[in-house]
Amino acid sequence: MRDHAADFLPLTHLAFHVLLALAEGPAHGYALVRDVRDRSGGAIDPGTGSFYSVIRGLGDQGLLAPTAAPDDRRDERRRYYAITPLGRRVLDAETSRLKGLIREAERRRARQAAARGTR
Amino acid sequence: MRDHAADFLPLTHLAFHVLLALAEGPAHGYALVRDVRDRSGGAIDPGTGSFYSVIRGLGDQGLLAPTAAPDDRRDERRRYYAITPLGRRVLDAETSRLKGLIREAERRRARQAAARGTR
DNA sequence: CTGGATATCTCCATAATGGAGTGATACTCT
DNA sequence: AGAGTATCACTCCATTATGGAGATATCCAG
Repeated sequence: MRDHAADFLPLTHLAFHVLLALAEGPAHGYALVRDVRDRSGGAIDPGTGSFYSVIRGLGDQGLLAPTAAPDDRRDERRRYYAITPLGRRVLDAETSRLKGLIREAERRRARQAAARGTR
Repeated sequence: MRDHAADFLPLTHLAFHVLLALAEGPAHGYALVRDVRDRSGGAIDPGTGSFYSVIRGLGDQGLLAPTAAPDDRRDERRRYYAITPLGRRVLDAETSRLKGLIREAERRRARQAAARGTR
């Protein structure tokens, strides 16, 4: 069985945002949706359909797992999720993939600016 | 008609890679596929189906446009594409969105490390 | 001139996304 | 207590994105 982080890449936008939200600590579904929407400035605004499908997928892959409610406020409706160690490794791997992408984008941008200068 | 770069975000992985490849200069389809595959280290390996669908979409949105072959090697099969000024703005916008995402990911990672330290 | 690499493109199956809709529990106000 | 609103989870379905198998056609090396 493979569990190298690279095998899970690239994450979809939504999967990345969900893992990123869970990196702060366990949360329940509704809170995750809000976190993703708010912190992305609205760029990612998951429909419930995509959201629960992603939750199921990440759970099946072992990147997140159900967990007990962390606080004393009991609310029977809520289902809490936590990121797993594997999930953390995958999140890190995706982050560094994106970093490489940005380096490349800025390199090409700089080259473009230089070309304009010598024209 | 809206042409604010933010309206096009987030780009799909493939659309981002295609625009990034075109930021270097005009290229034809097959070369773009190779560029995307090679520079992503194989993480993005577009099937021809998705690729041409993305090319059509980006063209319809005015982010890229057909252009003449830039070199003297004539090859009737090739269709060249160039990124448009709007395409460049969208690419820049997506790049800075990703930068914000990375900042956030590293912030959360640092916080996690700090929490481990005080435990 | 023949075979293999290059090149574009369509078609279809699968995966990801968005949004409407269902139903249920918790909270707030009177 | 009761009514109304917000919170919460989840399913179903339509749309979009992706992957991959062909179908052609041109270029190039031997």
